[in-house]
Amino acid sequence: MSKTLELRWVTPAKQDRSKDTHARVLTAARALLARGTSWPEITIAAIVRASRSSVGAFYARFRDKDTLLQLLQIELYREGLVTAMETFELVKSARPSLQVMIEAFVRVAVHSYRDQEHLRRALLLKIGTDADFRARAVELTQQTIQPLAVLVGRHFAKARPRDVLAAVELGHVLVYGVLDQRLLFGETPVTRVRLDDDELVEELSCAVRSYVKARLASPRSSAK
Amino acid sequence: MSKTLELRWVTPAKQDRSKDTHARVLTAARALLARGTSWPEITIAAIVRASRSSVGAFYARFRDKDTLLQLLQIELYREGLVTAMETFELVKSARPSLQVMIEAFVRVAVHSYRDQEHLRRALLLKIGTDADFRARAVELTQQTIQPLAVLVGRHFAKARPRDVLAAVELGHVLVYGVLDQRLLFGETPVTRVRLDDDELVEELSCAVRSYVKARLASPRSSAK
DNA sequence: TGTACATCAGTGAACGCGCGTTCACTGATGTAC
DNA sequence: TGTACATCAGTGAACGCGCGTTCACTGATGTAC
Repeated sequence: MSKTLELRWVTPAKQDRSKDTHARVLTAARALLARGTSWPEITIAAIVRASRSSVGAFYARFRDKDTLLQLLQIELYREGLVTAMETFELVKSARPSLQVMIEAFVRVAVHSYRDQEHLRRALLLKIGTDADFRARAVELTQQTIQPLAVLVGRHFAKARPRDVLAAVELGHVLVYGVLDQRLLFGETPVTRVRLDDDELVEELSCAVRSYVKARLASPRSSAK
Repeated sequence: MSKTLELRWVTPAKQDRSKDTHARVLTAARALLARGTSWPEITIAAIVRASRSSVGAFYARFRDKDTLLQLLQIELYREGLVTAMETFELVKSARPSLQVMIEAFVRVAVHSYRDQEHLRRALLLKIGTDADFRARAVELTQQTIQPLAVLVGRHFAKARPRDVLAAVELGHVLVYGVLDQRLLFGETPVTRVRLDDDELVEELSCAVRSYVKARLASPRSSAK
């Protein structure tokens, strides 16, 4: 695992009870976010209140408020990476059709965005502001795309690796672009036609599949 | 033009010189944004310095800092709407192929994002935080999608209007999702394969076209 | 098992900083007669 | 054309507010002998 996905709390806990405090704070922060409160709205005071801790205890464990959110980001991405890897293993052995494969990955993404909606929104906004958060997001993306490109490549033996990579990358950003868009707009419906999660999976899969096929299946390779 | 796209400065100017101040402030704000400074980094002090004005003069014209950004948003969307309408007229008379039509709209979007990169980033982040900004963005989207659906519908006479609308909406969000994604990540390259604007237009058009065709061309209509 | 001492952990009142906003004042423009 | 008065516009020092962060202190745990 690379640098940016490593935990780095300020003061390593040396007693159990401080480890406890650390954990309680993380849990409380997640809970407050899950309740729909935005990150800037969540004050240190609120966090320590919810975690039955104190301001001083907080700062003994975390350098600052930002560090806490970074830890949540790392946690989320760790879990995401695990799920992704599981899906890779599954696909590697089962060798499903392109359609089924793409749908599997899109479904994982959609569900993760649903489960971690509020944390993801907080992170998305941070990413727009803070290079550290951004770097971590980029790294996760790249670690996911690599093996994805391999799997997709098996369905298009004649396509050049570079074209496969390019297609998978754009397919990836298509999916996450839409998901982030929905996150940003939250409850406000941008579109007239509402889609539930299953329908969204269906549409996104269709879009990605159509695009990837158009780019890689036809004999004329994209670049001249 | 609807409510949310109306200008509303606090105090209507009654003399020419105050209109001047108003304009100078708007220009200065745009200039500061264009220089790459983020909205929170741009202080009122910096704005009035750049516009050779003063703090008090600022507050005589604008209710607060937010109002100023709202005015910039309205300005941007007005221009965007004009461009979109021009493109509609063009397409309505020239009746190009679906491919050419989609490419035309995607190109307009990509260019606009390039030209107004920094303002758009500032707005994107505000949209994630502030419901007013969000509402305005949604309205622009819906006003653009309506006529787009009509044009696309002409290419798929047999498709149901509702399916056409759904397809156009998802096509739209595909494009803007990717563009917003790129905006958010800014200079940090998410993908290994770099795309310049023309290539991006090419890829996005391909994606949208493939998707729309897949959804509307085949006899089996999407919904059961 | 007891005592002394060192380190770790927790407490919350007080601080401070940055920036948006206000406000008392001066200057400019317009209008009435 | 001139004078008096009202309104508009501009000035910038001072204010204030919210929240993250610090810090002096108390309490808990571990260790040495």
